[in-house]
Amino acid sequence: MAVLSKDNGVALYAQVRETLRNRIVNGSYQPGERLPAEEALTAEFGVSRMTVRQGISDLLDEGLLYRKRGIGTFVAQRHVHRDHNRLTTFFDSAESESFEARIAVLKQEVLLSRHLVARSLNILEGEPVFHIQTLRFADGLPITLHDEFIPYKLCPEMLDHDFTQVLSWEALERCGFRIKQAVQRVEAIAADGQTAKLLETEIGAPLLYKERTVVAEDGTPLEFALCYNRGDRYSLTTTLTR
Amino acid sequence: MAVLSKDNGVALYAQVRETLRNRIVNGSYQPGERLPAEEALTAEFGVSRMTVRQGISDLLDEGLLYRKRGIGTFVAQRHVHRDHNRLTTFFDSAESESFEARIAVLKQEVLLSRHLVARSLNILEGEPVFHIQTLRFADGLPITLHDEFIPYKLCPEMLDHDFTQVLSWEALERCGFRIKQAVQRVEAIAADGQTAKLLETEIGAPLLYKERTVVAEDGTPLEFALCYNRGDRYSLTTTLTR
DNA sequence: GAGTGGTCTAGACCACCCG
DNA sequence: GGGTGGTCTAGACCACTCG
Repeated sequence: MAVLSKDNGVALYAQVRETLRNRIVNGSYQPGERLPAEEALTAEFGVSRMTVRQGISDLLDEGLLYRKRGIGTFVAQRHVHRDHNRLTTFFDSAESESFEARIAVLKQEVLLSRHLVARSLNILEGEPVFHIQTLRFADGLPITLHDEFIPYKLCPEMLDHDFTQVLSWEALERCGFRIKQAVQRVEAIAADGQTAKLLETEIGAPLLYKERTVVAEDGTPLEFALCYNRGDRYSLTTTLTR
Repeated sequence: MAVLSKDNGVALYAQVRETLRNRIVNGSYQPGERLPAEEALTAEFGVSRMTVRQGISDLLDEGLLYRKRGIGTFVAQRHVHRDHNRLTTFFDSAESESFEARIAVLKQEVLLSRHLVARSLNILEGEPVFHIQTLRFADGLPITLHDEFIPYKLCPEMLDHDFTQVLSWEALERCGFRIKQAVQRVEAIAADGQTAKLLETEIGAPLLYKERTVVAEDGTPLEFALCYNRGDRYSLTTTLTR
């Protein structure tokens, strides 16, 4: 019998969700096993059925559970989920993948936007943008050359910002924007002379090239970035759903 | 005033969702505009609040709407973000991106699994697997060399299958598996001699290399694939969420 | 037929945000 | 203070799947 608290400020459905998650993680519910019916969980937790369903719904989204109509709710086999599609910073990645992160700022300037940059940021050609070019190192080795563009008007105070320690996202959030999602296009290209030199590799070496547009909650483009990643030191994982 | 039908077999919340979606797409609700409060929509549609919320919830997931606590529900700025994290077949892509798809089967055999393949499919080393090697053409040009591995035991009737016309997924679904999601790792590599020849490019040319594991609803690995994509003819788009 | 999840109702109280 | 979404209840009927 589970005990939920009504006074700790945590929503009941969240407590239901976490209780179920614990039972899955610690093996009380085995992979492939059917969960008790919603009716039973309702009785056990002493909450209404909608509340149980809301908790279960989160775990369905995560891929920890799945349902079959008319049969039941089951624990998924392996706990692969969509965490691969999370938007994280370079420092976040460093922490979760245990490498030492360092950022060198090569350029920090205000430019007039053109072509691809203006189009991607949904601003007029000629509108000023910050351009921050950085070289990123993992465990001391260069892995990414990063060209980042941010509309000047969104956050003028970004001028005095130390991009070796703090990412532009923090500045954007201080300016009141909540970063919501990014769309990125990835391809493989050959390194040109300049890029090869910076990344300490050879001309023609394969690079994972990424164009990324970061948007706010309301869909406003906040940042457009070009990333040149050393093919032999960088890979990217995503989850696709049918 | 919207009219919902109770007899057409479409759930009310789905009708609410589609009605709202239409209003967004056709501009009745402009980007940035606040939607009527849930209470108002409840009155307009003649359904309960939970039903309205369920419809809105789907549109939130799609990124077409966003909410601010205590303020309201708003239409997101641009609806370009679509869903880039959908699992689609080569033929699906051909249709949506308007190119002519052709598949040539290079190998179709049963092998004993080893190393990476066995581990990715979560089977024992030595268990038999189908190996299907195909070359994929877009508008007559080779773009992808595809090595696919499927546990033999899952679907023995896959032996007599014409992989030029029908993808292995259909065979898997005929064997009772519902494909749910895939996890793929992407990197940039240089083409080796054999691959370069098949893809009609040069040795050392940049390739977008993908390792993909496809899993069923319950998490069972169904397929493991290695994809060598020509860097100059293939790109991949994903959406990341904070 | 019995059990399951899918949908739906008509209320309610709350925390949050604004002017 | 008045409006918004966030949470929650205690019921209900349905479609689906199985034996």
